[in-house]
Amino acid sequence: MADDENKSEPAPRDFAALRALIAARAPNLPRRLTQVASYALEYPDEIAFGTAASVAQESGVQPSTLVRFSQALGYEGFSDLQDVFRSRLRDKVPSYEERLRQLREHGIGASKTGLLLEGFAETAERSVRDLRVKIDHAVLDQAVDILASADTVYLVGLRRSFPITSYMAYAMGKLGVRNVLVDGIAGLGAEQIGFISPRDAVLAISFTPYASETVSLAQAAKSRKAKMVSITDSVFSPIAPIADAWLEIVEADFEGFRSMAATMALAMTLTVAVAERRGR
Amino acid sequence: MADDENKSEPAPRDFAALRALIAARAPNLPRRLTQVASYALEYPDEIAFGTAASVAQESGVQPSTLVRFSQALGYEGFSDLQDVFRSRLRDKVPSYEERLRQLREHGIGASKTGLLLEGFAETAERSVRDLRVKIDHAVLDQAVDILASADTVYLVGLRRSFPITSYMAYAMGKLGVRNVLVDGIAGLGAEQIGFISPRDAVLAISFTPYASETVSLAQAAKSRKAKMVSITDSVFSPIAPIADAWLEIVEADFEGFRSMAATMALAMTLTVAVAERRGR
DNA sequence: GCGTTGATGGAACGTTTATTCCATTCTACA
DNA sequence: TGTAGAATGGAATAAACGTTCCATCAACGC
Repeated sequence: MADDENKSEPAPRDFAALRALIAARAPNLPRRLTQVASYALEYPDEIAFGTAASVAQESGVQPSTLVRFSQALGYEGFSDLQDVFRSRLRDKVPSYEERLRQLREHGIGASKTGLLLEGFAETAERSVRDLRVKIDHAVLDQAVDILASADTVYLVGLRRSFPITSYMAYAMGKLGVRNVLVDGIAGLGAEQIGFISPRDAVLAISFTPYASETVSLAQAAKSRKAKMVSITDSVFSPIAPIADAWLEIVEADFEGFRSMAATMALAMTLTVAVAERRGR
Repeated sequence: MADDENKSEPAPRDFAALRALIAARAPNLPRRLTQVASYALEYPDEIAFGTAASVAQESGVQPSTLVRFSQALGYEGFSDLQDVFRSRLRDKVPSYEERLRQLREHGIGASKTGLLLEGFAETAERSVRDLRVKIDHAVLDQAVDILASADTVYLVGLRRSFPITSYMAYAMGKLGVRNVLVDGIAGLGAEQIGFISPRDAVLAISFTPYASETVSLAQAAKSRKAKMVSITDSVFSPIAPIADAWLEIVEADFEGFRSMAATMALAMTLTVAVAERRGR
């Protein structure tokens, strides 16, 4: 029985499944295709970055063989297969539309809300994974130093960052770390931070588009010579250059909504680390 | 003096240096080139994998501008610049083994904070993974129904749950879903919810130990015959039996601190799903 | 207000790309 | 050993790509 792409299920769109498929099909594939299969498993990066010509040469086959290999697996062509190899290295989470389309092709239906949940879950996982890889441990330690030696920690972060600062205020309160949550209620942000002294420290959190209140509050604190730690998402951030230590967080996004998982994990880390260092 | 590519040092071949260069040069670059610069820093993956045409469209410039940008930085053209963006992804080995090795090399005692971060990151990942598996899709859909057909959504969740409700208030505000964040400021929680009607709905979020204010606010809303959705962590939760739909979330914990990643992902899902359903 | 310089958009160009097609070579079985 | 069918190599092709060029536009100094 021919196991061709018309009858069998459609080709996998995520790398893990494709890997499994290649491993399973390899033994009963023609000689050259087996050759490609083992090359693909050994050097996935080459497939992701290379061109059909370069991969063909490296793996010792003709470009046309690559196309045949891809089609044998159920893809349209080499480019189609390559997309899957690229998705592994890419931060981008497949969009809602892509998920919907895939779902329709696979026939079986989950609810739309379920798809959204999958998307947000994957986005969170990716963000956290990136955080682990990209965090600068030296700066992290430095940030803890600054906050731990402060008299009072001022937490500045509004709008999208407010969930983070409000969590930290809650957790620090429980752990006995003196803190002020600058929430800007009743427009009193400036007054809340007005008495900050050089012995205090600010933790400023802001992401694109940088809320102007957060920025001006951070600047006000800086001008009163308080120490400052920033958590932000780019070197361009107005709160990066004025900080004594700044940590970069790049959250993945899904449908335009950025995850908060990485920032939250970092916030918990800072909170507990500061509390622990103070405890001694 | 012209700072062109003939005189100045050659363009960087590693991503970190390129990043710094872009950040440094961006402010005094022409308008469109600045636009490309910020796009490049925000979506490096797109540059790595995209084509000149796709990057141009995404960043809102012409393909030729990309070439100009690359040349302004000292590269031969867009392809040359792209190589550097790709090298970053090649080097990045996010494998589990690699991380363990790094951790071991730096030694157990090297960075206590690093260990904390690993702990919280892993906890977040575990929580999210559990959520994907354990969520009851039928109830999830039901919850979206209830919230989507409400006149106004009242968000009730204090203390540890407050970051979640405050995020939802922010996001719903942006998406045009009418909502009231019951924050209990000035002890006015009861007053905030006092005018709730049967055409409204409450989203109550509470975890052990169930904050008494959250519970009594939820009960007050229920007695006024509002619809109710609960997010909580056990069948024994006081806000589970009185809800029209209740979702169970069990967050993993590390050193006694529970993750918020799963609840956050669920919150985002509900928010977007409700906004979408209302949109039609 | 005019002229110059640099920035920008967009079409045209030549190159490279993935893919297709066909002739040739293997392989399996009679 | 001869033959049918699959597998393969390699040239041909058409699409897509990055790049270049030029006309137009905006900014700035005289």
